[in-house]
Amino acid sequence: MHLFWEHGYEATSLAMLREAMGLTPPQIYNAFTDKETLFRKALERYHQTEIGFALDALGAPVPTREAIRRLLLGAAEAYSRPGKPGGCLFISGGLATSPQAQAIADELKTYRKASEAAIAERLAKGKAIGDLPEGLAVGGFAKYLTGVMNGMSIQARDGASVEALRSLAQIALAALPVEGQNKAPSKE
Amino acid sequence: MHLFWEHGYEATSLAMLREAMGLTPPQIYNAFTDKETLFRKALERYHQTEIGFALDALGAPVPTREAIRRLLLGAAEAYSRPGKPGGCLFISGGLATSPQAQAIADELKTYRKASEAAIAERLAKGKAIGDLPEGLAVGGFAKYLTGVMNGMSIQARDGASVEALRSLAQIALAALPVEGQNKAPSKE
DNA sequence: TAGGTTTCGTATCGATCATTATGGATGAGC
DNA sequence: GCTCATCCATAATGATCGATACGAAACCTA
Repeated sequence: MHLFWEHGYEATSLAMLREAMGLTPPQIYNAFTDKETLFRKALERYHQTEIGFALDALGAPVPTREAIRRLLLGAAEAYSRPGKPGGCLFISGGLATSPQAQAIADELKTYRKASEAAIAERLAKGKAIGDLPEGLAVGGFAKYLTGVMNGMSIQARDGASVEALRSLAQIALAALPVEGQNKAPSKE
Repeated sequence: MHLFWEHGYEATSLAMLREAMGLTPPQIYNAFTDKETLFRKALERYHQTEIGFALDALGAPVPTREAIRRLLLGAAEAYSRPGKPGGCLFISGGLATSPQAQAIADELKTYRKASEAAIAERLAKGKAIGDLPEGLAVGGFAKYLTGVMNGMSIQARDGASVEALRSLAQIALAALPVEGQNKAPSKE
């Protein structure tokens, strides 16, 4: 998982995987069928072990703004963990691929779209509760927040510290509607 | 350039380049020395032909906030041009590479860092002019804006329309200090 | 027009890719 | 203790990578 995270799907050779796992090629193929299946397993593992912060943040019983704050600050921490590759596997894994690996690129895109959808869902819930203005464009803000997190992933890969990422997250939060304007607009 | 933009440095094979350029391998090597030099030429060309909006925006004789607005909206347009690969070559070109292509990854990182530095310079100028609050953290905001643009690049690659990117840019602008708080703080 | 040179496309190079066939070692059965 | 079957690491496979050596065609000179 770390190798795919660091080098992406295509640039990670079986020789690297073999050395890292201490397995022979037949052992790898017996256990994981082929490289693509192994990568998908790594994606699942990453989803379960490395980005629990996202589900925790979006599912926490807190106001929407606080949930988003936890989401972005969690990303700042998760994208810059010591001893781990910087950024997010769902982006580093394969943003630009060869035509042969199109299926992998699509899979990663699906994960990214799922993140955006989860954020949109939380925002919609916030609007329903009265946490957010009724006029708020849920889809647009979900794209903004996803974009910010994606950008943090690249900044992390470029060596940004956890403090720098936290600072970025704090600034990004300022784009959200302020508390005073929430709780249902004044009309009617 | 379009091939590198679409598939990244490593995933773009010489066979693809050969077919796209209509040249034989020796012609390519006579003209460009090797694949790495060809890629660097493509980077230069991209810098000159595709992202003039950034220099225009940062260099325009307008208030800082307007300059940043033009920068982000220009990115929205540049990252979703019809007939061009989505996103920014400086990101798509190679975010996660094999160890052999580390030099390419570093080169791309240098370009990205230069963008961040250019934004930081413009923000510092804005602060000096009085466009921005004296207490504003230039480096932090530069990282934020760079991150937003990087995120837009990924959103574009995932199929975001120019309208969606413009909307994202508009939301991101809300994180900047509002006009009323500028022109030197009230103390003293 | 004949000769010599230069140019240029084809075919091939070694290296590496993901994947699998094969032979030797190991352990069970009698 | 000997035979046989099973397992597994080494070695090889076809494909493709970036890069180049060779042969043919073309052109300029005499």
